[in-house]
Amino acid sequence: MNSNTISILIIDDHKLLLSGLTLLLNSEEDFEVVGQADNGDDGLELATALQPQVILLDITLSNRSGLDILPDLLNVTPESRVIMLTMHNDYRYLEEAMNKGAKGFVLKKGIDVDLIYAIRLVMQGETYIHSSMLPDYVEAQQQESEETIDTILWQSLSGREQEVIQLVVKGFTSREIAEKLFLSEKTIATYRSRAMTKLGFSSRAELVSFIGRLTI
Amino acid sequence: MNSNTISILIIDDHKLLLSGLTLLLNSEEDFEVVGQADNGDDGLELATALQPQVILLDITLSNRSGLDILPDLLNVTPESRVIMLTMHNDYRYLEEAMNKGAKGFVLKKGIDVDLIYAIRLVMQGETYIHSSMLPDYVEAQQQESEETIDTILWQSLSGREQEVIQLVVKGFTSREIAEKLFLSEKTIATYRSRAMTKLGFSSRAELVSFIGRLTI
DNA sequence: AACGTTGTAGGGATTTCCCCTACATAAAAA
DNA sequence: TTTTTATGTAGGGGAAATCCCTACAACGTT
Repeated sequence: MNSNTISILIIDDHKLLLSGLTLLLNSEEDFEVVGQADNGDDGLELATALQPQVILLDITLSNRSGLDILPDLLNVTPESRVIMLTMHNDYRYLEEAMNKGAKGFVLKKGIDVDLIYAIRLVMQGETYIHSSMLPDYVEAQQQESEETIDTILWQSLSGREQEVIQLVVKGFTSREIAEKLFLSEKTIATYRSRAMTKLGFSSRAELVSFIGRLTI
Repeated sequence: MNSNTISILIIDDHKLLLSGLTLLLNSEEDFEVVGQADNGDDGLELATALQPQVILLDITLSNRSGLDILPDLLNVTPESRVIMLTMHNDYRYLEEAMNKGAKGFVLKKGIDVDLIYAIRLVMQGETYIHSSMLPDYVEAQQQESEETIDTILWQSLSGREQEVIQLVVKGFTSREIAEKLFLSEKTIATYRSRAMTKLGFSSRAELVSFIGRLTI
């Protein structure tokens, strides 16, 4: 990583978010996700070791909340800019987070452009707050920005990959899918494998639950 | 099969119905499903060969409709009592079917007791018409009789079998399920296998689609 | 020109599944 | 009451499906 690269640590107990965000951010030329943690303790350790320029911190970690570890985090890596990630647009914690030293606040919905923008902004020393976080903005935009991390992940798959994964989830074997699509079993295996890697899954069960969430 | 056994042929292009009905009917002491056909042509052949006492005939066969083959059927097996099976309670075809020689009319919904009753009735030389088929009865009982053939099939599984199948459909391997339930992989394999046999499936895809229908 | 992504496919090791068998217990039928 | 059937449990061994790695051509982007 050259000197212009922005190093990023992600702390989130949602595995999907970890792999999805990594994928998303690494696709930016000058971003590099240097670490991932799915709990606060690992997050602190990694932060200490890596001294990342940016930390993405989920507000709703399982054991200790993101708000809880935020001070500790800034204690071990005072130079890091911390951007809070939140699932719902509850701006209740906004003030607390900002008081504790967070530099950004991003909704998990509509996370793609916003987040990238937020990272660049905080790297310039500014503060980013997702617009829906600001009071008097909470209503009337519930419908837009349906882009959850899941759909981003899903859209990172190629057409063939999506096609195959849908059939895999429906319980078809590679052979059956190959017959349907007039391809070799081996080709199907490749799509499946690439898709699994992209999605960061290692078992069919994860895939099934992912697709379940996706198509609800 | 002794002389008191009622021999039954089922003609239906819905594979589930074939296996499900067979299971259901064979559980009656004096019933025996002697043949199954998933299309009209096979149905005619089997009817000719088996001369069953009762024929269950789906009204909506794929190629030729049930109503279409009904005359041919009675031509090759004049002694058979034909009971029409229909998915919806459209009584439009009722008259036509009766004119062509059907002895019964049963809805696929609420098929369990009705059908058994209908078979016994037509064997006594009478005619059975599902009550919802009779005009002035069409409204107001859409909610009741949720027992589709699928739920009958499902309920034919033992507790463990259902448990395992649900996990199988969610994409878990036998090993994973074994860990969850603190059982041997082999035990899981047995449940899976027994369930598949009971349901009449041979691929996971059939199972997935079945469960999908079931829990809608 | 070099790199990343996608569509395609094979070899070989590993994992999972499938079929058959076995047995104990509880329930149901004869 | 003896016998059968259903259910919970599990193993052995062969077949099938999956996984990991490799390969390559076409296309688009840097």
